[in-house]
Amino acid sequence: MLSKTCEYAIKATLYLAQKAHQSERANVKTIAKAIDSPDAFTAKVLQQLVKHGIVTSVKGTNGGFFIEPQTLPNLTLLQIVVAIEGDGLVKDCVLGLKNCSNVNPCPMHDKYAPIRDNILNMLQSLLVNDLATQLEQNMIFLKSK
Amino acid sequence: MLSKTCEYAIKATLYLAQKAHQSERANVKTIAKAIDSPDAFTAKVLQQLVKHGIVTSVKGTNGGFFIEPQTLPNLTLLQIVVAIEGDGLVKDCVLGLKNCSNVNPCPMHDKYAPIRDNILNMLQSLLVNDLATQLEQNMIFLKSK
DNA sequence: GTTAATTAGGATAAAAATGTCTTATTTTGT
DNA sequence: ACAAAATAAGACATTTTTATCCTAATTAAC
Repeated sequence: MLSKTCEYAIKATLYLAQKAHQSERANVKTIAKAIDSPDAFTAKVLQQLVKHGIVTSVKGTNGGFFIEPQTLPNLTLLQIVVAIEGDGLVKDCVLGLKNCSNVNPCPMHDKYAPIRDNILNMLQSLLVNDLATQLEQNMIFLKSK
Repeated sequence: MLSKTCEYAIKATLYLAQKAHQSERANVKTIAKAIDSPDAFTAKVLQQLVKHGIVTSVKGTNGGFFIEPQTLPNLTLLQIVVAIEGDGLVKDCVLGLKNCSNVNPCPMHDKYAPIRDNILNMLQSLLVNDLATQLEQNMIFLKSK
């Protein structure tokens, strides 16, 4: 469903959103530990998030990553997913047909199209900021115990 | 969403289901052309379908693949998907948490769990036999024009 | 029987995804 | 200034997925 890269991107962003509520930043090692991901690979994922303007980085001692206060309020999971793997998940035919549509449907189109819409809706409606709050309240979790 | 292997497996099975309506079989080359997939790789996918009892093969001149009349009526897309890639798509946490559940949810669980159920439902409800009929009526298609 | 057509299976190859390591650059703290 | 801590970037390595090729085995047609 989602690539590992995308899983890490979402988790890292949510972790940083939590930190943002306390106006804190975090470095790669801390993030990787918090989301149970490999350090070096997580660093690469964070680089991608920086390039897409989802997180910001600071070099040097006490450096790290953080989310700008102005980006946080409207940041959705959809923006993260699209930044990492494009919009294929919410647009492409589930059987890979180039021209699949209502008038030219693949065998799964009729039943899958609404599900794809649900996925888009879910990703649009999941606000990073809200999820960060739920994380703080231990209502949701970023890794297995 | 689905692997290429799984896409080919579904399309090949549907093509053979269509053939089954005429009590015909088809060889790799014919199938690959019909579903717009690479010959050699399609052969491997068909081998997997044979091993899982979804299709049957006949060697030698005029050999090929076909679906047994007794398997066709109740064959669903779910059986094909599970045979090829296991039940991860309809069971696993979308963020890869080992113990994600209602009491221990990942950040996407609440909104994703129903979608995952919808996917399971869709796959269970899509009968290969029905789709074959729709293919014959040109209501649905296995490849782009 | 011999030949041709076909699947089975194994080896190999190429591409993509995942992951690691090393060096350069930047920044802070001393 | 210097050392330490951190990200950036590129090279490299591993694993998985996707794809190809070759040989063996089997079957039908002649």
